[in-house]
Amino acid sequence: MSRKTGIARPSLHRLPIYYRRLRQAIEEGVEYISSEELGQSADVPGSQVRKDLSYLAEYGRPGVGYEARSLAALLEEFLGLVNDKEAVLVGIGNLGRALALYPGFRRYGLQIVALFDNDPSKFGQLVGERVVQPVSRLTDVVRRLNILMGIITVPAEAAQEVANMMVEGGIQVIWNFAPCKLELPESVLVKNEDLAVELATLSHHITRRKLSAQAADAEPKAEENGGS
Amino acid sequence: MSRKTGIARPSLHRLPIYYRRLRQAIEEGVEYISSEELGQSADVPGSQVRKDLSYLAEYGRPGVGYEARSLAALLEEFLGLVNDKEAVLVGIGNLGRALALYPGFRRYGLQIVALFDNDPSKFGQLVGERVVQPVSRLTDVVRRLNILMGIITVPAEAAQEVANMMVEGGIQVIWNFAPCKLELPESVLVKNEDLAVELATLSHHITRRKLSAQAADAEPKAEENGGS
DNA sequence: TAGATTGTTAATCGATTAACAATC
DNA sequence: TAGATTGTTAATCGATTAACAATC
Repeated sequence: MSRKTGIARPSLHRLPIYYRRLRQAIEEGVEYISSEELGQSADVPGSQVRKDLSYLAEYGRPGVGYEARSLAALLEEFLGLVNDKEAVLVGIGNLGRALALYPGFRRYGLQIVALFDNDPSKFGQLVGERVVQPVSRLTDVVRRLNILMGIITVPAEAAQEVANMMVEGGIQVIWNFAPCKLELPESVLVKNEDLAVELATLSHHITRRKLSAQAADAEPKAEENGGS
Repeated sequence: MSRKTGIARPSLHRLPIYYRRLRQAIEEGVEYISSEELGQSADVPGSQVRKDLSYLAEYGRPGVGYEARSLAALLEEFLGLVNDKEAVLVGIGNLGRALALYPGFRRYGLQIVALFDNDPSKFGQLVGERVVQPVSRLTDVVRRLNILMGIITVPAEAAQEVANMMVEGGIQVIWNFAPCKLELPESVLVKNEDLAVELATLSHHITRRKLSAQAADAEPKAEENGGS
């Protein structure tokens, strides 16, 4: 049962990047923007942009481009940015605090309505406009307020338990910043955001660069990894 | 557009996830682990894991699996986690502070050796073990210390200028958390980490869920409808 | 009209996975 | 040996992009 016959994953990921570019264009007073120009924001050719947008509707004018305002509105609608999305956040460390206070999320409709931690010394602490509550209340609050989304910024050891509590309360979408895999019912959508994983890919590239910089004079022939 | 024909992009991204799983296995005292088990950590089948690992070397034992310790060591080597990677971080807001203090990075070889901001009230402030310096010193410090990596956590408006200064100092790899596209020489590797972009994809899914939940509202269940 | 750019098709490119002989 | 799991091949699946008639 493949229920995901919607937009392609890479396409969905590019739409917010086009949107970001559109907002900039609007701010600059630009009225029309071409697919080629939109594509530059995501490092793809214009044909890719047109393909991506063809999932939504026909909106461009041949010879002219896309009307920036109306395309932005279309994307806001499709991405659901116009709807308020209430979320809880668990784990008030440095990262949790940063996310709770991140100014860019408001424009995208995210409302973090409750904060939790398991450290009693943090209970009652004010982060932005919200007070930190004991995690023991998590499930109950989620259920009572009918929250659909949870953000996890606890250490890896605690993440699974927190996720379970969230799901028990009815949460359906989890944004997981903890460096671990969560085992949850299939119906729950999990997006993992392990920054160390991203760092590791950069680490690989940096190391290659150093190596090729060292070997710049030595061997003109590109050979495979010599560390056998 | 002929680029390096190294490991495939999706494969490279999965390796750190396997690595994370391996560390866990090692901690639990597991000696051997199968490709199938490793694959579960990244939601891919065993055949995908074996394909990914075949880029590196032959390491598994048919009928047995992979020796956890030696495979972890191989990944550390390939990903360059064993090498120290010195970086500068610019933008000491909440996110910048969180990244500067993120405990998970050390194990991956990242060393943030200098912090910068353009707010005089932050100069001299201590974040972890480092003092915040004025951004006017950025290029110079990068050049003198021979730093290869820069982390950008400034607002979008300031990001391009900061990136230019980094590149002028000799930086080759940039981890960009600002919500904008950076225009830089091709030789510079840029990894964008716009959290709002990720949020937008989640927003899309949440909205679809709400819609289909409403559509399935034929059932007479006792539900409050004032929430939104 | 002449120039520009769209939406869509078809070809290409790349990534995933099932299958299986090899082998521990 | 019998059972398990590897590395690799071949088939499949999906995403990207060049090309072009349509059209503003």
